[in-house]
Amino acid sequence: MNVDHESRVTKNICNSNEEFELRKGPWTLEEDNLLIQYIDACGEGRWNALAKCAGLKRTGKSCRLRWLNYLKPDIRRGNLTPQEQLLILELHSKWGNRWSKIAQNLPGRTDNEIKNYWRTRVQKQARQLKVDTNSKTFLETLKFYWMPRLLEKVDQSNALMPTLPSFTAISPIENQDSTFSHFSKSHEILSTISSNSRLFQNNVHQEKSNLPNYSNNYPLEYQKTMSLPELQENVMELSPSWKNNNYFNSTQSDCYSAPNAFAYTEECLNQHTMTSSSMGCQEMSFSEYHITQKDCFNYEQGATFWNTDDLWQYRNTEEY
DNA sequence: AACGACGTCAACCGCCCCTTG
DNA sequence: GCAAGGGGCGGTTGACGTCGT
Repeated sequence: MNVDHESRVTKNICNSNEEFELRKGPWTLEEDNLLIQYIDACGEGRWNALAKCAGLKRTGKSCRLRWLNYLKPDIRRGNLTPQEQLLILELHSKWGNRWSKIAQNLPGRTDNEIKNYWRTRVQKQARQLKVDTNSKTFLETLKFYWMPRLLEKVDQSNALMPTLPSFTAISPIENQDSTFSHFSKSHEILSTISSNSRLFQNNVHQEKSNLPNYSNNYPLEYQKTMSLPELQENVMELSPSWKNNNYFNSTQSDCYSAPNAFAYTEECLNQHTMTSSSMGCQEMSFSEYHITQKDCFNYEQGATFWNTDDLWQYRNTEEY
């Protein structure tokens, strides 16, 4: 570390008895080791005292943050799985920016990580749509376009990787009133999602199916997804400004891709029809989609997000 | 190769709440 | 009841890596 950086990341503070340097900025390996060793020996908590006793020239807050967000052994690192992304969307719709509360339902994930995810990915999409993340338009987009597609990714990732970590360890979510009240059993839902590889069993077709009946576990809204034209039709009413933005314009006029849909079996595709109970949408089968290989979801390569390019690819390029 | 734009994420800041004396 | 300190939380910043030109 050069002198300039050293001076930038340190801060001289004085008290009645002594002067010492309070470090700021990135943690060094030595500091990490000191913190880990001290917590191993004495446990966490009382962070200000801990910082002093451990010989760290850091504030207690800084130590706490470093431990909770980075050093703690049960921290899970790496890309958020589709299941986790889905859960974040769902819980955020319930609780808003209660990051720590949301994080409590994603074992090994920190509030900071979830907050960063939301700001860097989800909010970015809202900005591109020129809508507020709290707007009804954006919620509708999440609910009827992205969440169903995330579920498809979950479904496919289970098909590709049956040993995906399951959510059975998720702590129960207390019952709460919510605009998304039908998601209240999210932990059960996601456990089911993780342990079964077929989603969107339409009640209408249930008796024809050899597959289990999940209707009690999957919220109604999850059993419904919308095509881009359907979504467009509905959100236009909510956000007239979209009319001029050509968000849903396809470069090929009647070509819509269903992300990952190619992974469905013929049987599943036959069952996989769109319902339209609350939105008054017309029923649409997957056969109406043009399925493209590029939409393949590859878990091994790191599914960092739902593939929102699925949506943005329809945008008129002249806007940029 | 160089440069700027953009994305990610660790870390800090400031506010608030809770506990303790 | 009140003040002080500790800790938790959401918002923000900035360093660094990556990508596109």
